[in-house]
Amino acid sequence: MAATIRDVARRAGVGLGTVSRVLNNSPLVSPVTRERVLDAIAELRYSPSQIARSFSSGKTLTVSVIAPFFTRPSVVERLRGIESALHASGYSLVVFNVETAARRDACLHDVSRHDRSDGVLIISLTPREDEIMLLREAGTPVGLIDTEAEGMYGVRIDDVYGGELAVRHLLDLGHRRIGFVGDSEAEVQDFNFTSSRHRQIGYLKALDALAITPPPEYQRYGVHGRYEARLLARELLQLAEPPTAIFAASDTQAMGVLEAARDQQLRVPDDLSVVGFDDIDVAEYLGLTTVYQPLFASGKRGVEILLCLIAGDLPEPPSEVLPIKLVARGTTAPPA
Amino acid sequence: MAATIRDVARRAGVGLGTVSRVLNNSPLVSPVTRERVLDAIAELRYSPSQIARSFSSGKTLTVSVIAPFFTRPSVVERLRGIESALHASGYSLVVFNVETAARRDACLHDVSRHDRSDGVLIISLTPREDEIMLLREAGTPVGLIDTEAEGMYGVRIDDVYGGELAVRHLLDLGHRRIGFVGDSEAEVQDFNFTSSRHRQIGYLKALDALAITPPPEYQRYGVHGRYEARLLARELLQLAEPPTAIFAASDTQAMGVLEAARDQQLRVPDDLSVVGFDDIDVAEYLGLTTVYQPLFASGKRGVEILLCLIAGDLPEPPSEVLPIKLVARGTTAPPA
DNA sequence: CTGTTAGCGCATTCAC
DNA sequence: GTGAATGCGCTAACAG
Repeated sequence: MAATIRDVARRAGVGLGTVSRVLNNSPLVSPVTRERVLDAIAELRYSPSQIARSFSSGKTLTVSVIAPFFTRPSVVERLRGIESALHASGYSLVVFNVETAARRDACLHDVSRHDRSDGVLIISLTPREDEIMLLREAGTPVGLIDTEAEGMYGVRIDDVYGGELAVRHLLDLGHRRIGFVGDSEAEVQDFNFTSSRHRQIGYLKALDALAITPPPEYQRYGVHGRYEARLLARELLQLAEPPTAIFAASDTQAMGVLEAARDQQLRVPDDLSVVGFDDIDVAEYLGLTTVYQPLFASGKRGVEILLCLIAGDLPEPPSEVLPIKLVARGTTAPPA
Repeated sequence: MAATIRDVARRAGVGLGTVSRVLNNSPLVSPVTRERVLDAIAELRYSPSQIARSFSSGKTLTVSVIAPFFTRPSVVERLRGIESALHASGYSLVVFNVETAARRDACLHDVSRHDRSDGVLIISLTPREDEIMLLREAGTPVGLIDTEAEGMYGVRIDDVYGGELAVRHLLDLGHRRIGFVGDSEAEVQDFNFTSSRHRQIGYLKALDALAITPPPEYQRYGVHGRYEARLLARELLQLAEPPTAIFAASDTQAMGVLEAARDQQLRVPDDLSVVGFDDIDVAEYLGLTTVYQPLFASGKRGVEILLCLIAGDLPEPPSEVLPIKLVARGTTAPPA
């Protein structure tokens, strides 16, 4: 059916090694011969079989990415950065979406086999000890995005510092009763997500600097999402002494907080200040004060690190930290 | 390094054909032998090479999907449906993001090669005549999602009808001066997007049924996005006789329209009614009246159709039409 | 510079 | 039922 390299060789009257060299842009071919081969390729409308090629060379020119909840705006933006950088390098991108703990484990297992892709990118999930072992044994290069692990390479941000940024902003405005809405314990455990917890640590740290210890009921946890966050914020706002400001561990959750405020007829920022995290697209639309992090760039940088690893080099430092910053918009103001 | 089928055969004291049979669940193996082979596999921690397997069998167990602007919420939701269905079938998903006309063409060309994936899914892009030829020649099965083409299979909605639904809703409320905000001509041409145009046809059709002919200046086009839509809506609202309602070709664009209303101190829905299209996640949050379409299901169905094609069956009907419906929320009301 | 050869790991014939 | 032989299309190492 389709022409093979042998057909081309015959047609061009050369050996098939020569055709292979032309295909791989080897300089060891005379211009005349190259021309002849190129002609034959064109005439036969030949296109080399990618499968045979990767079988023979052992490289798949493919990178797998494990993306938990890839509908989340922050994840999508990272993926966009990944796809863009990867495509520019001639690699294909295989996507695994993870929405359950079971699939998290299965994917990490699947992907650690070095025969399906030349490398793996993991977003936001922190591999466990045994999984790191598995990955290492398989020899599959791994780039971590938005997380870190002992002896592994990747790119991330300082979530603790981000939490501090958010809460310091509220403190500077004069708030003292500040609530927190973050991911549920179960979720953190199931997926080994760490950002919500780290941001909370930053929250506590900023408060502690002013010798403030928030009561436990000021810190609420629920499954990541707008709806859950709305319920949590409602609880917060119905306390005898409700917070005057709420720091949400993500913009999505901040949206839920805004809904809760609306439910309670509270004006934002007059009656309640709200800070989110991520600076996703819709944050600007909502005028949400939030902590910006370079999502697209994190994907891009993750790819660069992975390609570096695939090439056999070791990036320095192993875990790169990207800069973040507070973006003050309309949902924060001094307390009434 | 890693164990091969030969190692397993030796270890189990059988021929390597037998091992292959065990791997492929052939019934032509005695239980005793199978057990022995299975043991050897376990002891050697053998796992068959996917590359070698696809090289030998000619199947890649991979499906490519071309997704234009895959950060758009509607596209992400379709992708989620695709990934979910595909994973359940043991296929890997390779994603191509298209954001320029050049890449649109390049991707369609790349993907038409039958040696990288067993099939192709195309979202929202309508292949041109020559591209259809290319795809057909290569013999690569193709599933179309959110679009249709002569002689090709896929799943879509009736966008014209959707436009009618939206505008009829406004007419029923008593509106007569209804504006339209949709994709730019350039964009439609570059990517061969059709939905915006079809929805506009529905808009015109609904108006025509009441013998209303909207003036050309009531219909505005710009690059798809919130910001552009906001500018377009501003122009609309600054007309001498501005519309009392605006139908946007997508929820994202409807968000821009809402911003424009806010800019002009117009209250929604009191001073201006707004209808979107797609019912993306954030529409509910905003209380946006819109036309719902089954995004997740479209991805899922697209996969089913493609797998059907890969298996050699021809789905009936070739172009399946999914149901849609109007979702009335808070951005529409009778005119003042 | 160029032609030839030896596998890559597996599925798939065949004989037995 | 089972083992041995062939070939998928290409790259890489070698000999010329």
